[in-house]
Amino acid sequence: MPKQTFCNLAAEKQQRIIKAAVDEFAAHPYLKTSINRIVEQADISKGSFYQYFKNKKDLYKFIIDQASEAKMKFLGKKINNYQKLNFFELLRKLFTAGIQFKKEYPLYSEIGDQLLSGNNEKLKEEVYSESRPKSNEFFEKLLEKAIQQGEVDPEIDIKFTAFMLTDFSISIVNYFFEHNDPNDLDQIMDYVDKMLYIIKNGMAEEDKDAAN
Amino acid sequence: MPKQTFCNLAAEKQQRIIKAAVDEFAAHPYLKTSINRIVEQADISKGSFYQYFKNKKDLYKFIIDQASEAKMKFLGKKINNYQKLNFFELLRKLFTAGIQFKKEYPLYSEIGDQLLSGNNEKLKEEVYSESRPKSNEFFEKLLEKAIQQGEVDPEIDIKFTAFMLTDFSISIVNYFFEHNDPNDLDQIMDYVDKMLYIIKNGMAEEDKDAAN
DNA sequence: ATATAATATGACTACAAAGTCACATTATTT
DNA sequence: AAATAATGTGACTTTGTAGTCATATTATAT
Repeated sequence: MPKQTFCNLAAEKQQRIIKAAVDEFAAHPYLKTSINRIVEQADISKGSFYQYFKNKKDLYKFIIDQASEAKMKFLGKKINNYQKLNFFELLRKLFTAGIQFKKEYPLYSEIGDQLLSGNNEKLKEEVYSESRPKSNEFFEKLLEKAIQQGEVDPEIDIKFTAFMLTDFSISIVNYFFEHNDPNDLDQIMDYVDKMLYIIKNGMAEEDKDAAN
Repeated sequence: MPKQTFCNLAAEKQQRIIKAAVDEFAAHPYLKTSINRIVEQADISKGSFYQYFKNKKDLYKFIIDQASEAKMKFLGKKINNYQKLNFFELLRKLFTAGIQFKKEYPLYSEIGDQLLSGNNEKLKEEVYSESRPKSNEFFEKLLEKAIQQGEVDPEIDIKFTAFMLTDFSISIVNYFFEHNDPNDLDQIMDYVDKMLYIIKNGMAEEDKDAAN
């Protein structure tokens, strides 16, 4: 986390630094990001930087925090009535909101992806430390409740399914942006529904279903 | 691809270099791998290295090729009777074989993961160029055939489902190694079946199924 | 034995990175 | 106004990298 000196800074300067860092972390894999470029773009000296942050990782964690917070806020706003929704309606909202977040905050999403899909396991663990487990737990709880309410098949393995959904909620968004126009909301909904169809019903032809 | 000089090398020396490279590429994300360390571990001079390979990427592509070839060979051996299998039996074999491959060739798998899960898109495209599409195509064809044979629900979106399965076949293996003992074959089969259960039947409680 | 071609070498170049530090500048307090 | 504290600075150090090249060694052909 930033040092006190950073917090004392004028808001305008803070924002300049944050923006430079966001741009840099979104543009390159972590290992290729450069403090030199960040201080240049933020128009501060190298020495100053190290008076605001302990080191590169310190800044990185801070930026990741900013991004997570933004996403949580965003999701919270989009899904305010989640108590009233059933499991699959909620899933649908979550996926849709995920796509919209990426559309509205492409850089934050990019940074998240860089980390999540990155292969620097040590970094991932240090930064996220308990965030993947958190996402898993979130889905586990949703699943438990959904099973109790008779919405979800009690035969499924909860832990594995939660893992799967976490994975899904990431790769689904990426698939979407690789193959579609993010501005076409109808198309978004169409795809989300296609995904949900498989998640709900599986892909087996129903007749053959019982054969196993 | 390696230069002629590399091909002229004694097999023992070739293997020494390959082993050193495999170790290095498995241990670090591509950007952090070091030719210096590779030549040191292989006990050759830097100059020699550049007489065998054009540059770092040249070596990397070569190693990736080696790994792909090994995996194809492995899968081919494990799934020789694929013509006789139905879609879900084949999926089951594919997942199981994927887990076994990672168990028997952990370094090759690691390298594959480093690339696949890496965020260096440019590198990915240069190296794989058409390999992800290939995997997608593979599943697309399987799905088409399976639909024709009445094994798979014709309502699904083929392209999306193929993408999903590609993603799955990677993350499933990783999930497994994060949560289980790769030596317990019973447990492997148990998990693979749990996965297949969801893929086949979906997760909705059947009564609610028709409600949508 | 001599000449020629192929291969081996490691010091070297050029570069970029993270992080430091002695000093300069600006605010704050006395 | 003087003294003290807080902040700003960029040249510098250390460390690492990929790739080169003149030269040495070895194998092959004449």
